[in-house]
Amino acid sequence: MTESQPRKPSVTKVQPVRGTHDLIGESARRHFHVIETARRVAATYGFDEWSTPIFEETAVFARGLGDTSDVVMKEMYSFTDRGGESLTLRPEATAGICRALVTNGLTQSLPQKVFYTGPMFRYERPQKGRYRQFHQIDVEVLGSPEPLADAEVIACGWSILQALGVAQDVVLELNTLGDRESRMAYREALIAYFSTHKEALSEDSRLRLERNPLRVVDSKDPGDKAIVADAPTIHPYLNEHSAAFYGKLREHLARIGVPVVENPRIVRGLDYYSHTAFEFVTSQLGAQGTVLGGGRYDGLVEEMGGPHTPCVGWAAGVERLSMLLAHPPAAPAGIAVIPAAEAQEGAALDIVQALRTAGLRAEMAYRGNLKRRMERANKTGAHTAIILGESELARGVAQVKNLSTGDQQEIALTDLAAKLA
RNA sequence: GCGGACGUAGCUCAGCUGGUAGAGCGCCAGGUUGUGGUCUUGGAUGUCGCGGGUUCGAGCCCCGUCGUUCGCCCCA
Repeated sequence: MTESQPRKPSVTKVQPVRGTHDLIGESARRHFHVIETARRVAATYGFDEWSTPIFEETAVFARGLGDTSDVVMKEMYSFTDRGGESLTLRPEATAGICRALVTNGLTQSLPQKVFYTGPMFRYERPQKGRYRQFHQIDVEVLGSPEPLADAEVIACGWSILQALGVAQDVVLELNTLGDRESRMAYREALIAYFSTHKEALSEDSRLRLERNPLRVVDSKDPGDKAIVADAPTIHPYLNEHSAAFYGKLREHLARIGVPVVENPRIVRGLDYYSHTAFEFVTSQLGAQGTVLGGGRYDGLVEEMGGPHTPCVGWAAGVERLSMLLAHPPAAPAGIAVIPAAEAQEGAALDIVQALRTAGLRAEMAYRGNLKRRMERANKTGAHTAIILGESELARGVAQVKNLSTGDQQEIALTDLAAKLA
């Protein structure tokens, strides 16, 4: 830059933006272990990975959210670009995926089974397990109205949690919202019920009753909970189709062997949701207990301007899953190649490159005598040290030391890669 | 957006009723001229988050601010 723009007053001390965090060392290993495990398991279910832009036109996310939620302008990172367009850093993955489905013409080739991962952005008050830039993994089946798709999506989530070793800390809570007709009937019933208890409801819930009656059902207020306990559940209001759908889903899940706890208090506020709603919940993360949640959103693609396309999927927070991992993934161990003196550095460089070509993790410290380099080998967690001295090189061999047992033996240079593989 | 708690070396934390900072781990160097991890000896580290105020004097008291955290709200 030749001309300096007007700058903000220089910060006395740089620090990360509120609600963001760096991933380094163990935290990075936890993070990527979660993502790689999810990616691998999702692939076994036949999901293909997609990647879409990190920002979209604001309308992509605002559509369908309506005016009832705070979300739209209060909690999105929206900005106007130099061309005057309103853009938004994605707060979730699903909307972008649906947009991509429509704009790539894929509504002609359904179903699509999508795995997704990446950073998301929400302007919220940070807490443990809740950040302004956070990461999600997502699994979606686009274009399938069958309960088999719901079962598969849930089973995939369950398999990932099992593969991560956190399944025992988590329960699957399941509910149905029915189709539109059923949901409307239930909504009326809830309004009728809560209206007769209006005086006893918390102030928050009285507001919810007007804006979003279903949300009263998952209020955390102790007084509300007592009233909610006797509130109607949706089941009597499900029409034949919705009841059959829910029955079929439970049947599939039982057959797959996913343990289910039915929880009629799981609700969703927006109109494009229908039928299945579920959450895998842990008690180990305080208030941020949902570790993976999702359901069926048969109306979203249509609101995005596409054809009616029934979909089901879930999203999970990578940060929360990382915190649940009982054991941090081990740092990778490699081979340390150590010249005994500067004169052997060239030969050591040849060997470290040969080992890498053979697919082995191998390093040579940039500086230091034998002792320093041994210390460094130990610190970086190397499992083996290859020590190259003048006399050994003259004979075409190296000292190979097992750093966990301390055993050391001579191996011919030409055999190194094969013996250490 | 609302309410509470916290913020001291790289990390985890101690610091009495206000008298200009400590421990453990880690780091660096020696005990070893071609061998790490254990042991041992020595060493360096801090604008006590930041800004202001009270006071002869503030890590400690007061106000503000930034950040973290617990809960609420929200949860697409």
